[in-house]
Amino acid sequence: MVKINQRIAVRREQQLENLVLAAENAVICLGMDGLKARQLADEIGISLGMIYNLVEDMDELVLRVSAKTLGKLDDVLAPKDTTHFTTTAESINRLVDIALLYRKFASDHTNQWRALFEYRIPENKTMPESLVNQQEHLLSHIAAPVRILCPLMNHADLALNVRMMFSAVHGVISLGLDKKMVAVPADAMDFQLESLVRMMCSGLANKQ
Amino acid sequence: MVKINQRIAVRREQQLENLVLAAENAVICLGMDGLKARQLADEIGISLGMIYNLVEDMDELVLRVSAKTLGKLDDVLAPKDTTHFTTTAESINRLVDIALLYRKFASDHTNQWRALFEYRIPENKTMPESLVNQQEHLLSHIAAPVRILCPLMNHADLALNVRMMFSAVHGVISLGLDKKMVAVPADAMDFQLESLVRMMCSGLANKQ
DNA sequence: AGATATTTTTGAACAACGTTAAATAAATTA
DNA sequence: TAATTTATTTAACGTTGTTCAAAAATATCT
Repeated sequence: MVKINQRIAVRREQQLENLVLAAENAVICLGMDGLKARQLADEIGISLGMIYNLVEDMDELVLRVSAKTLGKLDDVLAPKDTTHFTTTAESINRLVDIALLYRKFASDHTNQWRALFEYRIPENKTMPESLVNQQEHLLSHIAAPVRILCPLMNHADLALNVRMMFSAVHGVISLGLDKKMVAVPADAMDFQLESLVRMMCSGLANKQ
Repeated sequence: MVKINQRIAVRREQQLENLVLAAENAVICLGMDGLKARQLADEIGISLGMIYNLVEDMDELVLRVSAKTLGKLDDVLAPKDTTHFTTTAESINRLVDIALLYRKFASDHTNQWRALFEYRIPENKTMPESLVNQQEHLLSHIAAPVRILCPLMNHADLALNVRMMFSAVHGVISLGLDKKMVAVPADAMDFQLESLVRMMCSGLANKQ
């Protein structure tokens, strides 16, 4: 008969929380490659091996940090007030806002944001459903104004266009924040992003 | 007095070529993380240490592979015939073609393509100028038709919009080829890409 | 040609990494 | 308290990129 120890379970939960916090901090300061098992263990005062009683492996830790990052991003992109956009002009402005807020988030939390997108999950394991749901929820903030723009569009096409818009904006920001690649420079980015979003909105509106 | 040995210089050049070929093959088959110094040395029949007489470090090897990838991509995106696009319709179709060719290249050479964009150069060292030039040349294939669309646009704005268009298309493809992330699914990608490019072209044309 | 100097290549060694598992410490049970 | 189970640690393993003293190969000089 396996005995479940409540006190120890609580301690482990606390240790896990500390571990994820330390991991988050490491990603913030040093980027995803700055995550080192030994460094984290030292930092929160547990042994190296103990990490593997708290998480499966380092990949799980990256995913846990990614979940927190997605949460923060959701806070930034979620509608601020309950007043809804009813006109197309309001919707377009809202979509521009989202793009610029997203750009700002990426600039302000570059390492976390990069970890979110650049981390490649190993072949053998699968993406946690909760993360997929978080992403879905994020896209819903974009979907709401797009629905105003395209009231006749069916659900599937709307989802496709929302993903397209997000991906396009993401691409401009992603390449733009890289110094290495030839891309939209930082000081012109917000202008170009607004331009891009308005182009896509016009295109969507003209579609039907 | 330092003696330069011609015969040995030639052999080293051959070894370097073999090394880069082996590295390219490793990236193609296993991805960027599949590049292992010992594996490469074994494969081309040199010692482990010899690698560091041929290249500075493994980063240089990644960059050399990236240069080859950029070359292949340029072959694909370069104009096929000398017939020039003079009408806006031709230019728009050409830009759609480029986007779809780019998508196909990314699908067909995923590992190499990913290595090209996901490799992050270390802080201490700088991007080789030749690579920057290659990228610039690639963008010129996009710039040509865009110039037809926006004959009055100044050089700086044109460069900006070309980068924006490339980045947007790249974003859709990049997220789309990730299974993990919520993005445009593969079977809808070409349709969405064409849609996106036409939207951006309309937007550009309406600008002036 | 043979001895010496120089250059080129090697392979053992190092440090850092994630991960595992045997050994130790702690806690529970009888 | 003694035995047993659970929890944690410490030492080790297998990889990694990189370095450097030694070995091998080559060139130079007498």
